[in-house]
Amino acid sequence: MPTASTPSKKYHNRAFYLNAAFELIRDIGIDKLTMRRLAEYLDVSAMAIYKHFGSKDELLKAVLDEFIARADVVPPAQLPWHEWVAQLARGMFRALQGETAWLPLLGSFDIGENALRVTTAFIDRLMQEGLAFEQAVAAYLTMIHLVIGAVTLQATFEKSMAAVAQTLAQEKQVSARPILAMVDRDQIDIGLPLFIAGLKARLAAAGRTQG
Amino acid sequence: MPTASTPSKKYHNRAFYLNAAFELIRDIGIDKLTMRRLAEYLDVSAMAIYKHFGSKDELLKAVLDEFIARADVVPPAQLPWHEWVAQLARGMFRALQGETAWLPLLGSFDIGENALRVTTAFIDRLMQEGLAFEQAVAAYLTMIHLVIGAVTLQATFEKSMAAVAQTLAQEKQVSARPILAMVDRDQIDIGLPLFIAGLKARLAAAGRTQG
DNA sequence: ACCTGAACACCGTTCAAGT
DNA sequence: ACCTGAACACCGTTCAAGT
Repeated sequence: MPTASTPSKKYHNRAFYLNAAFELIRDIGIDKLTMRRLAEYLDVSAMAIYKHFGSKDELLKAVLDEFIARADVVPPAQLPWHEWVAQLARGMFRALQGETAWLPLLGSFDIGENALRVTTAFIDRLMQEGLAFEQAVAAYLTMIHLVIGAVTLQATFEKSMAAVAQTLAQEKQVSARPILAMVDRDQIDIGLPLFIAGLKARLAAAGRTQG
Repeated sequence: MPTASTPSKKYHNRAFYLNAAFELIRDIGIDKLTMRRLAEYLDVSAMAIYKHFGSKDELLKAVLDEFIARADVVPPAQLPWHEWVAQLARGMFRALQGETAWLPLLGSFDIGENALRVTTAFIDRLMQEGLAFEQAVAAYLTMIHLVIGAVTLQATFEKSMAAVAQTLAQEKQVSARPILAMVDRDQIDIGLPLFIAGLKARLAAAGRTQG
């Protein structure tokens, strides 16, 4: 099988283009991926891609689902639920981190096959712990909110960490150091304890109702 | 003072361009705003804008801060803290809702003057309730994560609500109706109770330590 | 000081034509 | 069936020139 780095001159299939797009995005970032650039990378005309993907959006959607699959964020089942949840959230965070350009796609694309797999794994686990189906769905959605928000803010802070801390410290008449420490952490680790605490309360309530 | 709808043929200042950009974005959406279109809207050359804003990004950054100011999301002080927090979060959610195109900006721009005002209001309120400064900052950041994530997912679901519910219901062998109900709610209302529960636990712990 | 017009180096996508 | 080349209708931004 030819790789994208040594493309054969024969015709390529959908999977080949998908893989090449994945590689190229890893190398140059998603916001720099253009149809013309991908074509050049494969030594092919830009229009060749359109035989396999109806539009750039369709291509990106496919890459995103592939990305989720390769991130492989579902933790081992033997972990206690709160660690399992924390690890899953951190895994998603890390996968998306630095790839802010994915975020508008998350907000505009349908749920893919591989994204669905993660969803059901999460819901299964929390139902196993005693949550009702609706509550498990709510918990899953909340975790996704936290991850997306954390990735978004992380990008802000990486570009202007010092500025934000400085401004806030001046305003509140406190030292900038604790703020810098806060902003220096992975953003996901800030909301996660609060989220787990909320989940614990809900699980306790569910246990009371059931038991 | 001339409005953007009846532009004078005299020179315009920075505030005028800013206001016009704000109006135009409200009308056509942020992703359709181009320098050429704004120029056409003002019956001016595209390059005129560059006298007042160094780049399109600088213009958008200014519009975003203006947007935050006009959203006016800080609730009345007499509300109990949990309602105050919930109202603030819902206000931000509603301001951003449907304007997904703002989200990549939130992730790439420095904090503006008006954004800072909301930040300090939130931190003040939670410190008043007994949280330490660092914890109040953490709570604020977590709320922002939730809002950004909720807005992002809301956009997804509005485009493919039925599809998501259907897929998930089939997978879990349950009726699609409760999932539809979940996805039909404002996404912010899903994570907010969990967040408030977590905050309550933290406030109780803080009270115990202090008292 | 502020604005214009033309130009540069890009985009995504269409369409007719090639093999 | 799959790919190419040229073209269309756009972008943000530069630069020299105008008033």
